[in-house]
Amino acid sequence: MINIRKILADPDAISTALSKRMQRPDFSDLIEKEDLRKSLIGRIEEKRRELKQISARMKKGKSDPEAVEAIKQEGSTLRGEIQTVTEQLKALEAEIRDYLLNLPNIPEEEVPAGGKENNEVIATYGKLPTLNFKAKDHYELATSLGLVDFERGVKIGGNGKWCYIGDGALLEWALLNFFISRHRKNGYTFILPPHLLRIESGTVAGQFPKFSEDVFYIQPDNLGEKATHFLLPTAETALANYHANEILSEDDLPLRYFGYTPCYRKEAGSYRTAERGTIRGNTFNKVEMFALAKPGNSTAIFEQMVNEVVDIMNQLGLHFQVSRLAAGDVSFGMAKTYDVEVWLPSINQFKEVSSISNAHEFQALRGNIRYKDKEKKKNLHVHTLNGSGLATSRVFPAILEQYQQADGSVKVPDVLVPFIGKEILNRD
RNA sequence: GGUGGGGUGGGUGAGUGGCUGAAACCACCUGUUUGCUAAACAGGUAUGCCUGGAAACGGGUAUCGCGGGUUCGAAUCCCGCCCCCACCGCCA
Repeated sequence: MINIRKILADPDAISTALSKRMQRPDFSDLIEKEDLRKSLIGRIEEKRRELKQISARMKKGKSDPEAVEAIKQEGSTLRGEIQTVTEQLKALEAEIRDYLLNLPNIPEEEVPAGGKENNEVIATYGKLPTLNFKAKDHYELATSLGLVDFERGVKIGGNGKWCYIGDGALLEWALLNFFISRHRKNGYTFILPPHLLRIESGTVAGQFPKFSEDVFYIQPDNLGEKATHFLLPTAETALANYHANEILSEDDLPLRYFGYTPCYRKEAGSYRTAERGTIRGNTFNKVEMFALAKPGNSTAIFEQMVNEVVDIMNQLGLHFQVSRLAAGDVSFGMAKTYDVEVWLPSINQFKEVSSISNAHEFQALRGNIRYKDKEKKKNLHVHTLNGSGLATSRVFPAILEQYQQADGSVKVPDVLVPFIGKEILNRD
């Protein structure tokens, strides 16, 4: 969430910054509430002081029954008053927090204003594959080569599921292993987190309340009871909570992690042709990069993460581009996002394979993740960054489509050959 | 799922109703002394919020897993929840 102090310091500036997301919040109500909050706190503190003095008097004057009775009366009244004001305060604080939790992150200076249409391609890599035959789409290729079984996936798990089989499973696994090897080389620590998370963890990562409709909930005990857990929609949710409520040492920063989990998302609604196959599913595999950095350092870490993803894509020999997202397309909790988009010949489009974002202190404020700043002798909130590194469900189809051969087979990218043990995927 | 035990500051751990934000020890920091290190001695070392201050640093208030209750007063008593440990049961 946004630090309320920043809003109070310059409401117009924040409002203007948020207008890039095509909304312009009016903070006057918030400011009023905040003023009221402070005055309520002042009143409570005053009464508590009085109560304390009473308690001291009681200790001394226990022998006089009349005085004791009077003190009890006085204390009782004070206590009642404190309780009343405290209730008001709590309700008010809940309102303020609720408002802040629903406020999206402030876009960075360099983020273009407006919606999707204002996304800017900032670089293009690789060569446009030249296919002198009609490109098949990855659904067709995966099915004809026996790499993915969509029908039985749906039979087992319902809409939006599939099974990787044989060489397809090997290719999927090879991608994951390749990603893992790259991240390890880049100095990230590997984490395999739980997939089932407590509801509370969803708020920290920014999933809730904004995306609460899009995740799967679990009731460990009886049906009908309130859900206590949910299935993570990305490893980021787990990684963002890893250091929640901790005070990190400045010397340990930046911390870099990567995690692998399947991602469970409802993705309700019908899919367009452009998104058939593995492009948009309920369960897909993703390796996620996550970093915690000092505020002054987060931009550099961000650039580094983008470069690392670009490097992975280049090694896979794919044609792709990098886009700077416009504010309206940057997701709720993030201040800046670059998308890496891979070329899909069948639909003649670039499709997102990775999103790298800097959340600034947005997640750290929700999760109370701080570090001890030696110079300022203060605990400050860290900046968190995340990036897909990467989602196989988008890379897999891109490889099939970009590496397809005239005879219907698919060449294996060089870097994956050691993981799979063959250079060509064909029908045999 | 059952039964029992337990959650106190960076760590160990005392504290069963009243200046206890919390003993003691360890760790850490700063001074003093010693040729350096070590040792010894002295002092310091939690976090949130409100408030004064440009800042340094003050004043206030809250916090002993979380939330609620009893009481003039709760780390201490009662209730609910979360988590940890031990044993038993179950285990595709």
